[in-house]
Amino acid sequence: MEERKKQVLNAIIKDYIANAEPVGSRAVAKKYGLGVSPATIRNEMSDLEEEGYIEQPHTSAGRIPSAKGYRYFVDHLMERERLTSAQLKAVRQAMRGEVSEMEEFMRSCCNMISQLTHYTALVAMPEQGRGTLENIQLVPVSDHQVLVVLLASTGIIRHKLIELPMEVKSDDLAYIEQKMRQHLCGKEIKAISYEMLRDMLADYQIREKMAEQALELIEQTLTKETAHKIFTGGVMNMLSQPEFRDIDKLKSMFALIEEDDKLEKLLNSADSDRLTVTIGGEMPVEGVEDCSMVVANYFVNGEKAGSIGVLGPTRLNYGRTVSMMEFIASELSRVMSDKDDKNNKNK
Amino acid sequence: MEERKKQVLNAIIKDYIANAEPVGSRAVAKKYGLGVSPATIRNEMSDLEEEGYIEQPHTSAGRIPSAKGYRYFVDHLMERERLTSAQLKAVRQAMRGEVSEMEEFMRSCCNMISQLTHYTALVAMPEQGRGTLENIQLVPVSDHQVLVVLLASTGIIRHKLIELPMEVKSDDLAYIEQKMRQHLCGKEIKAISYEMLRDMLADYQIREKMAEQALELIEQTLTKETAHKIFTGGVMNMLSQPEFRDIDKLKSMFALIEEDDKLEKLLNSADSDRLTVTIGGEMPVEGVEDCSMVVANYFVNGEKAGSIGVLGPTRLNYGRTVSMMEFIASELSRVMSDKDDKNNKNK
DNA sequence: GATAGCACTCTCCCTCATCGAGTGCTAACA
DNA sequence: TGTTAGCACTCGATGAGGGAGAGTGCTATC
Repeated sequence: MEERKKQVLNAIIKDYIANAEPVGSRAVAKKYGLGVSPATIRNEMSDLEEEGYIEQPHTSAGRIPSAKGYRYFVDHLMERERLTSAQLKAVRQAMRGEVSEMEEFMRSCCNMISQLTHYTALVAMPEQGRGTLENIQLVPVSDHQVLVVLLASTGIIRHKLIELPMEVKSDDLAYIEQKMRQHLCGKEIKAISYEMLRDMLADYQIREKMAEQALELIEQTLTKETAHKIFTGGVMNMLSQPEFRDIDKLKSMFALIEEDDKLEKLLNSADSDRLTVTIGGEMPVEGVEDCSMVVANYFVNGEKAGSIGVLGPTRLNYGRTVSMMEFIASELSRVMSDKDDKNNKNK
Repeated sequence: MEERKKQVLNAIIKDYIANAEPVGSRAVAKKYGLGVSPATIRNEMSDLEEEGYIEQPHTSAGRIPSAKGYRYFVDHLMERERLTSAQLKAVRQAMRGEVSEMEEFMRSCCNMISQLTHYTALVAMPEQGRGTLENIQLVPVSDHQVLVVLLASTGIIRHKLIELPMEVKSDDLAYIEQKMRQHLCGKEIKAISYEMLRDMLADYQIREKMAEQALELIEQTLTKETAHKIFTGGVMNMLSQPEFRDIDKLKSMFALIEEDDKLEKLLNSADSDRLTVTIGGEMPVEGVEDCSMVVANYFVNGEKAGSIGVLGPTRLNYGRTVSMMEFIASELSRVMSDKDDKNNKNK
């Protein structure tokens, strides 16, 4: 694409992102010193429209970027925005939280992201398959109830009260606990299988039923339930976006955000290692055609651990948001890797 | 108030609740067979307006109920609506959940309420001061970290990872755990004080610092943090209410719902033992003048344990909502009292 | 190739007239 | 005295008409 056309496209997109209103040739010529007259800009714009980068809401309005236009912008024109010291500080502040309480930590990250970006934040917990089972604790609650507490090396802590079909004496419980620890602690979580636990307990001939339930819990809580847990924050930020002044649009978008599996699909659609920008129709689920998404992954000791993302209108401030997400993801990776190292050293 | 005037007021309110549009004299005369002409109704309406029960948005519109009108309606005219068998079933279904996992249970109640009423549900966890500390467990995580797990007789389970300022050997930990159990289990939670724990540990001369942190945790998690935890559900239901078609109204209302302390104030404003209906301006916080609230308390063995409520527009379907909330609260009381009994028997 | 000029298009906004729902008042009626 | 029919009146909603203004596309000119 010729240099001037790029500049015109750049100007249109920047202006539209800032003001949410169609941009005319005059405005481009005036505000973004290209040194040519509006008429010249008009010719360029006409070309850009023909090529599908911009469109006209109606004949006598200015132009707005199309999805293709945003895509070109993100790929070729966009400049990262330097974060202000206040923003850097806010990120680092949120990272100071206790990483060991993973859920709490993720929640606060989520809030920080939404406050910083003014969009809706999506944060996926670190993948649970990763890491090892650190500790397992069985706490007697009553004759028929046992509280199972699980600790994973990733910092996830889970508890669940399980009802037992028979009475279990606390001596037995201690024995089972010990056996479970011997066999399971230090194992990769994804390697722990139903069969494995059953076999182990078959050897010892104790309390098969309970073992089954306990294992079910391990699988459920450490893999299924929480593996896919996605925190959302700043959903209400959407209310301030002019593109969502329409209640029906809001409704369909909020409905989507409440569906965990769709959110997951959204976040996981960006599974490349690098930061990913998804624009409008590129989204893998229905109902967010007016939205764009920026997703960054975070890594623990070089291995992908999870994703963070923001969802906003296609008129997203890509430059700013991309910078922020990159920085946040790198900080997150750093903090969580530190934590991981410390964990490994402690053992 | 004369009988016919009551009937007119009743008709106006019922109609407005159903259709969200000003009600004219003709509509009242026609749909609600009072056997008199619109002109007669007009006279009654004129009186009702003078007395402040209804108002006119503008001269040539019908009448809408005022807050005073709703109040009279709720106090004198409203008929409870019988729940359908499907509704009864839905409530009982939600109650079948595992009560022992209190938070999960409350969350599901919250969802059930919002789905059933189509309004926003507010559910306050059982008060934490109530009940006793059942068990306390210290799980070593690393040299400097201990996971403290607390069980309360009310079914609340809490865990928290605490960082220790010094290394603690697992033998020491076991000892501390034992001492804590001896001294704290079975005690009323609200009776456990900072001083109490400190004194106890001063006797044994061990690990004061850790004790302090542990106690802080007990206080924090069992009283402060969760005592005031309020679940919300169905916030998005508000989007379907015509009175919230205005984005700004939505914004201010959502902002309020995100403030936990204001929510608490709302729920607690109805501290009488009976079910309470709060209408518009009667609300104890700013920004919900267009809303009404129905709050019911639930009881465990005769003692008030917590509250459930719904928040909707003043044009709330009071008859239906009141019936529902009464039924749900009574079921909740029953289920939780059962659980309590079972707990006490197990010991 | 760039630009100035100009006719053209379309939205936005204002005004005006009409329509209809609903009222309040008055006079008549039971 | 309470009820009703009739009627004039009010006021919002709706839609047509008419600038004003923004922005375009086209053409002729530099």
